[in-house]
Amino acid sequence: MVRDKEATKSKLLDAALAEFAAHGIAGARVDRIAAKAGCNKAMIYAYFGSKEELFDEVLKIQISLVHEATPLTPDDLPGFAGRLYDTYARQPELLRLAGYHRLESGFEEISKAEAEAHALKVAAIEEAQRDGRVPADFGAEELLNLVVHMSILAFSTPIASRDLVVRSVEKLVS
Amino acid sequence: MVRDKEATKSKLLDAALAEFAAHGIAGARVDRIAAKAGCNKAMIYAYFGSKEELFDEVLKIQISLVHEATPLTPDDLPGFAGRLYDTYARQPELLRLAGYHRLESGFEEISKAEAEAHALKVAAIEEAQRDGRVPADFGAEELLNLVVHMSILAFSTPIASRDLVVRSVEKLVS
DNA sequence: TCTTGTCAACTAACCGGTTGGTTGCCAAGG
DNA sequence: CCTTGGCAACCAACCGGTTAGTTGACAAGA
Repeated sequence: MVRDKEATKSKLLDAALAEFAAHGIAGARVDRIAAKAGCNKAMIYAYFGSKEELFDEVLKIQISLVHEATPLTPDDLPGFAGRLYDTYARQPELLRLAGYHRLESGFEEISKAEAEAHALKVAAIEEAQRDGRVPADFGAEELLNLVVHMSILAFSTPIASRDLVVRSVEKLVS
Repeated sequence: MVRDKEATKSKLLDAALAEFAAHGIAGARVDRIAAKAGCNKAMIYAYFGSKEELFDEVLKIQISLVHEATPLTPDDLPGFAGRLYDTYARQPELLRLAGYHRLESGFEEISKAEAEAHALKVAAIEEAQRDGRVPADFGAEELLNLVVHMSILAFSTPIASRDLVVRSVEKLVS
């Protein structure tokens, strides 16, 4: 047997991602996560403290992955929406995780890091609006939320497509 | 004690609405529903069959309430979006219920009645597009989904407002 | 030997669902 | 009008199985 703390944590996080995405927080089973990771349930409590803390860790990782994979391009918001769509399509667990988080935990309990990243993006859009590169008939924060939620829309209804997302944002910033 | 089947079912449905909206399907507790309704747990199984069937019944009722309260006005989609927003604001449990349903049950398990109502609305928008009363740069079904999800957006982020919903739809159909 | 990652076994609480029996309602018979 | 018997509505207690979380012993590496 190999004893590798980091490898065990990583396998636990992978298994937890699948379990939480499939069943949510209340529906997830700690035993299933341990079994899927090929290790014992006690490791979860040793490394992460509790089921909820494990969930938070998993969600945090997924969110930072999305942020890394999809930098904001204020001058090309339709393209940004399209790339966000691609990221979500490649990483389908995140939207389920985030959905469960929003429903099961309080509406807004965003981490400091996320609030900061959000503020940075709003500032970038504001600047683009000042320079006239982006129309100013929506506020910068409004616009960011609009674009983000537009790209999510495609995963909330069966008929929506990447093309629809891009075209909608094009119209919104026209 | 009053013995009234319909009254008991109604109290059970009310209690279940609150419980499911608060905790989802997996997180809801049958005992809590019975306690809140002031009757015995066995009644749930006598009248509704199971926890899941009770959830389905509650969701069905809420959806039909929304449909009744908010008829589609194809010639005034921004107004429709605003009125949909108002309905959701007045009936905050539905969006939580629908969210849990989408996550916990399969993506696709819409009822026949709902699919029918959807098709009717799509047809109404198509007609308005043929008459030139609504721009045709989006398909009718795309447009309906866009408008519906726009009105939901306002409840997914803290900063969105009714005004933003209406303005966004205005821009989309301009 | 001593530290530390690992796990089987355990527990106490909980959960969805069932059951056997009780109670209020109402209508038919007297 | 008053019994009374049948039945629908109701409930306390229970059941088998499951759950998150704990712990004491062991084994691997230093």
